[in-house]
Amino acid sequence: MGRQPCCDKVGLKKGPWTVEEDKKLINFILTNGQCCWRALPKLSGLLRCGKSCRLRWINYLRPDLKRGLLSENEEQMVIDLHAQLGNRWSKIASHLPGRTDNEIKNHWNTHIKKKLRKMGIDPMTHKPLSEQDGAQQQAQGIKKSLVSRDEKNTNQGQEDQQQTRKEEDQQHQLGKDLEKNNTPISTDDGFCIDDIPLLSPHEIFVDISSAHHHTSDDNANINISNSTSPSSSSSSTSSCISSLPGDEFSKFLDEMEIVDLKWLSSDDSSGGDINYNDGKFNNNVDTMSLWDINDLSSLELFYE
DNA sequence: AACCCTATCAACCGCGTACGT
DNA sequence: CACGTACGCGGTTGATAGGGT
Repeated sequence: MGRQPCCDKVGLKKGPWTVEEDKKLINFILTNGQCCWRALPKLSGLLRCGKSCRLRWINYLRPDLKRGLLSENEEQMVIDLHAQLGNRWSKIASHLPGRTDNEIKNHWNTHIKKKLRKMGIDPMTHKPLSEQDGAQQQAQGIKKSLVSRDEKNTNQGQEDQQQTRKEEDQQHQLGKDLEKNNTPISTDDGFCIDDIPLLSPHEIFVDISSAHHHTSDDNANINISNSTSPSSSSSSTSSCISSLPGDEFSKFLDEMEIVDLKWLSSDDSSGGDINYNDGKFNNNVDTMSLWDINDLSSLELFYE
């Protein structure tokens, strides 16, 4: 008895998403939040399976996604994390705000792999290629001489795949072992992600004394500067949200009908975007990294 | 202009796992 | 504990764009 399909595929649409479908999905999730992907298509009127909706939202429509190529820093982080975690893309993506596992996986396969090979580094083991080349080339040379010209390419491809798979299994096991030992993730400069304390949204300290209204695209927003930021000129505390307890901060957001928060660090090196709906922070973002908060130059609250 | 090849990335598929009953 | 269901993850595929001939 095989596994049942995730959804009734008869009459369901496949392939690229249309603008209308995107709109339906965005509207539904912004109104109802992310819940029960299986039921979502019926409730939202989409002729897609829940899995497809989930993927489209996570990989493409989520408001907190970054666009464009990975920066040098991000790429280096991916390489460092891959060396420790292997092909566990979602784990790697969780360390890169605004990036998806799919995006990182694609970037790895299309850019980073080649780059590392050019540098003489095996992308799977992260060790110098020369150490492994000798033995492998010898074995492949014998096999190659036995196959016809036509078969060569396909066989080589399969061998490569098998080799890659073997290496990936090793990486996967390595990652598991590291996780078992609770080995913290660290980068070359000694920076350790596990050391970063996390804040809940209600712990955000922002000064609303300099808040001003202006419009942007379809949404309106309030721009707020951070009282803790060196770049902030204001030191007024009379109307500081930081004096509000967590519940009142949530209440403030609800009263203002805030749907989205954006923050930006003073040196523009980091920033983020979290969707806020019905008293909840969506997209699993219920905490913010301390580095973002301490170094905040601006916080924008979007409301409809 | 037409064709081919390669690179890119969105989307799909199937498996593993968590969770509820 | 066994089973069924839903979700998340990683591997793979396929459509498309862009460059070369």
